[in-house]
Amino acid sequence: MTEVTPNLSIGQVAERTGLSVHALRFYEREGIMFSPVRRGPGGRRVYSEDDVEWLTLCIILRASGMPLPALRQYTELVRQGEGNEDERLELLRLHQTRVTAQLAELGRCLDLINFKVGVYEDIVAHTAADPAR
Amino acid sequence: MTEVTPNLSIGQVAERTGLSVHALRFYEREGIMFSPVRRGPGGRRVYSEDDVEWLTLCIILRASGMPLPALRQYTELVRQGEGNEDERLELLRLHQTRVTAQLAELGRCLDLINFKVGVYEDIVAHTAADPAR
DNA sequence: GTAGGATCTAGAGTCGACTCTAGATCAAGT
DNA sequence: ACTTGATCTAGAGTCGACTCTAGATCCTAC
Repeated sequence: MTEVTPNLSIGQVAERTGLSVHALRFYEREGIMFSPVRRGPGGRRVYSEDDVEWLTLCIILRASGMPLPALRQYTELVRQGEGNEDERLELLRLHQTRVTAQLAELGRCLDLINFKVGVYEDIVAHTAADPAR
Repeated sequence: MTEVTPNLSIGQVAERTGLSVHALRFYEREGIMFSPVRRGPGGRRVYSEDDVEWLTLCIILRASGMPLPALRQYTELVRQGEGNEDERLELLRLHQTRVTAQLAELGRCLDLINFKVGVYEDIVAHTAADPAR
């Protein structure tokens, strides 16, 4: 019943998040953990489920192209606690417009790619049906 | 009336495509021009409108994340001329599925970002309407 | 003929985000 | 006691795609 957060090793977190242990240490150095990672006996990192949750958010922000400096800024704001929600919002909105634009551009690219694939499908279907060529 | 393709300098092509002159030379070295760029007097590059068209296709493929080696392969196939349309198709299809997947993932990321923006909008609206806090 | 600007080549440098290495320490199993 | 495997730190290396530099050459306009 007193099941608090179960304390994970860096290896377990790596497995759960898909990040490498190298990347986890790297993120910590870069100031991407919203609370400093606790250390167990022997100086080993001890992660909580909250850390894992935070990391999955980071992974999504990174996957959508947020650069590390921006992610660090956001982390810093969260670390400072309540009161700077407007700044966090601003940061997120900036990223939001970037992602939206990127999505639109990718869509346009895909349109062209789809078109080209169609063209080549026609050509290939034709030459396959016409062995004389 | 005998207006063939108007022969562009590297600077003009840079301006038209948005690529830098450095990038244009780099692409050429990398084998990304489907025909070797012609040279005018003094060894200067002379581009045709066809080259510009080819480059705009390359730009779109690059913008959608096709790596240079793949682009070089595709270039090579086009350079070889007719008869390898099935290989070109295969290459394009591979890229197509990658872009489609990337588009889907970006969409999922954006969903989360939109959600978070919404959450912070609520918070900010609340604290703004409640100066006691 | 000379100053300015565009172009040439070869090759070095940059940037972001990791990834890997070396050498030490530690925990668990036999 | 000993081996194995995970972890630690500091710092070097990698990768992709350019970008920039240096020094030479070449047109154009004055």
